[in-house]
This record gives sequence, structure tokens and C-alpha cells, in this order.
Amino acid sequence: MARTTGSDGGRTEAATREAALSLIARQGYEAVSMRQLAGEVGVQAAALYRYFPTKEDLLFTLMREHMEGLQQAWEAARPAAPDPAARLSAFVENHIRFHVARRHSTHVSNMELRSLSKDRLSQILRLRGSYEKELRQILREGAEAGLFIVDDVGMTAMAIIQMITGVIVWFRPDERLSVEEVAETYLSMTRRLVGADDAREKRNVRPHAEFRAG
Amino acid sequence: MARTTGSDGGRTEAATREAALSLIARQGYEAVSMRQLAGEVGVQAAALYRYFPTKEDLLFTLMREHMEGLQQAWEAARPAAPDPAARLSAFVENHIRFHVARRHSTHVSNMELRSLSKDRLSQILRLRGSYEKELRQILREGAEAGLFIVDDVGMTAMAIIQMITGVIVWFRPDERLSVEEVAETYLSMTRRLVGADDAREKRNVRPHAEFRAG
DNA sequence: GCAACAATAAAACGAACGTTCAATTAATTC
DNA sequence: GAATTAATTGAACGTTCGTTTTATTGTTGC
Repeated sequence: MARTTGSDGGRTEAATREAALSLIARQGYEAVSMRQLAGEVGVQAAALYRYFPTKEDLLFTLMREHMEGLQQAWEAARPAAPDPAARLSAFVENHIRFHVARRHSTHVSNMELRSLSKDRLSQILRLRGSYEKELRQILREGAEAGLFIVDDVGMTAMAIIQMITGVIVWFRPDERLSVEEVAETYLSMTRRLVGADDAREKRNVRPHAEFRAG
Repeated sequence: MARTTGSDGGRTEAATREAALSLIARQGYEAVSMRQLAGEVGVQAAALYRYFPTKEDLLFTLMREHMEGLQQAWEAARPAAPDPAARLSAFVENHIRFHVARRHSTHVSNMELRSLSKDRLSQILRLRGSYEKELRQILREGAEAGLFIVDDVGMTAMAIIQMITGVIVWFRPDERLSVEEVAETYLSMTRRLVGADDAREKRNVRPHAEFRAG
């Protein structure tokens, strides 16, 4: 046999991306074979090579698009105002929303870095570094303005990022908690972490509405 | 050929454990072959099967021993006094010290869970759960005593654990920072995170205004 | 020094891997 | 409706995988 009726390159490629994200997130890159992936797409393994020259190319594409999407989401959510507290809140909220909405690609991008060639690894790390730099900048400005307590900008940035990325490890949508509630709680923890908390005074009222980002 | 001069089962098994931790931490379980592992040990692949019946048995052993070691380290470090603040500090400090000292087994235990059979996975998760329960207990008691601000015990425990485990992602010993300094900084962040910070009163160096956004 | 045991090498097993290639058919273009 | 292009199949390639089997040698106890 050969070309099947109703076959469509665009759809096959999109389905391959999606299936790859799901499979690799659950089983790991090395544990997913091209045949298994093809089976999920409903196609023979050889057909995948029309869209991705190698298995590693596929992985790299998924990771790059994840990182670019993250950067774009932040640029869209970043507040115009220079207020560090507002920017920190926007960063945390955007980060959590983005990662919860893309659990699979987050897992792939965080866990499968070692399967990339040295060259591609450094490309992904560069994107990640540029994103993390945004948070460091916020922390630095907040500390300099006397709004935040930051012993070490780099350490604090890593601590916050690992804390808020960790949401996807345990959080499953459509349970007792909504993304909004989780983001709100993590936002409070982040604020206290950097000493920017006003919760002690306003705690009974639950007031954090003014920090909402888009 | 067969048995080599000076061969010693105990040493071979220990060397296999160590090499496996290092290789799996760097390359991932699926990417490490029994032949590569054997090569690192200085032996043929078949020899490894004298000590570990299957590759997965080896992985499971490494993980189980890591989790048991973590539990034991905490039991040794746990303060006798019931003071929640002191117990929280001891937990954070022990956790960081333990994980920094065992980066490789931490990576393996955190990243390779999906390579375990369902039965063994649940054994490891049970050990992990029992360890995390200790932190939840501390948080709950601290909150009930009015010492901590804890919106949600489970979420706060996950946030703290992910934050302090994340140290091993970026921290490399023998650099500009010592384990003591890192642990101290993370301890401060953790205290503020749960609102158990006394820094506002004690820290006159860094004046930080009680700000109000909006 | 001889039997029992411990530790390994060497070779082989079938299965699965990523990838390539030629053939074939569906869709599109003119 | 013929020519062209797009999409896929099915078979095959060489390699590597985890594991088993068998034979062989070092070590230990008597």
C-alpha cells in the first residue's frame, strides 16, 4: 500500500507533535520508540521521517517551541508599570498558568535535556536563561527599592522558579482545586518568601485582587 | 577466561551501585546499557547479573536505599523538642545537606520513577509519602500554634520540598558557595514563606518598608 | 593438594531499535 | 485525463539491547 485516503501532511505532523509530547512526558524520551509514536498517530514509523529528520530533531522542536511559547506568554502578560511587586505577581501567575496548561511539554523540556546534542542543549539553555533573567531583574529591582528581602538574587530566583514549576508535579486540573486557587496560594507564598507580604495585616480579608495579571 | 585474579564480589557489587548512580544520574536509566555500566565497573555485562537479577532490580535497589537513607537521616536529625520552628529548621537543613551530599541518587530517585513497575513504584512512593508527611505534620502544628502562616498544608509542603530539593539542580560544591551558606539562605526563605520569620525585627541592616501596593 | 565454592569471561539468544529505500497510491495541477 | 506532487506503506539494514548459558579460572577450606 501507499498513500491512504484522506491523508494530510499538516494533520499528521500536528498529531505527531501532540502524541510525542504525551508519550515522552509519561515514559521518557528514550523509552518511546518511533514505532510506538507512529502507532499512536495511526501511521507507520517511516512516515514520521517525512516531518522530522531524526528522533532528536523531533525532541528539539518540541523543546524549542515550549521555551519560545513561555517567553511569548510572559511578554504578553508582563505589566507595563515598573512596580516590582506587581511584576513579581504577574510573573508567578503567568508561569503557573502556562505550565499547568502545558504539563506535557513542561515535563519534556525539564526532564529530557540530557538527550540533546551539546549544541542544541545550549540553545535551549540560552532560552531558559533569558527567561529566568526576567525574574532576577524583578527581584533585583524590588530589593534595591527596599520592597523585597533578597539575600541572594540568583538563589532566590532558582528557589521561586523551582517552587512554582513544581506545581505540575502534583496538581491535576478538574479536582478539588482550580488553577486560580493554586496560583493564588503560590502567589502568597512567593510574596512572603521575598518579604513582600502584606498578608499579616490583611490576612482576615483575603485581599490580593489588585495584583491580577491578565 | 573466567574469574580474574583479585576479583571480589563485595567490591564489584559496590562499584556497580556507584557507577550506576553516576551514569543513570547523568544519562538517564534508559540510556545506560548494562554493557556500558559493566565497562565502567571493569567487568563483562554478564557479571552484573550475579548481583542484580535484572536492570530494573538494580534501579529499584538504588531508589529504595536512597529513600531509606533519607528517612534515617531525618530520624537522626529530628530534634527532641516539639517546637515547630526548630523542627522546620532541622528538616530544611537536613534535607539540603542530605541531597547535596547525594546528588546522584537524588536525581535517580526523582527522575526515574517511571521506569519502575507499578508495584515497585508504589513502594517508593510510599516511602516518599511517609517522609513528606513529617513536613506536613510540622507545618500543621506550627499553623495551629499560630506560629506559621499556612494557607494549605499540602501545597505548602510541596512548595517547600520542591524548593529545597531544587538546590541540587544548580548547586555545585567547591564553588563560591558552601553548603552552609546555601542551607542558611534557603532556611531564611523557608521561614519567610511560612511567615515564621523573625528577620523583620532582628534585621536592622536591610530596612524594608511595610509597603502597600495600590 | 584436592574438593567445594565464588567470580567471572565469552558467546549466543531473540527482540527491538532508529533509519533508509523503493514501490505505490491519493490528491492536485494543468 | 495525463502529469505531477504529496503521503504513506512494507520490507529491510545494521546495530544494540537485556538476558541466559556454559565453560573456565581464582580462591577458600580441609
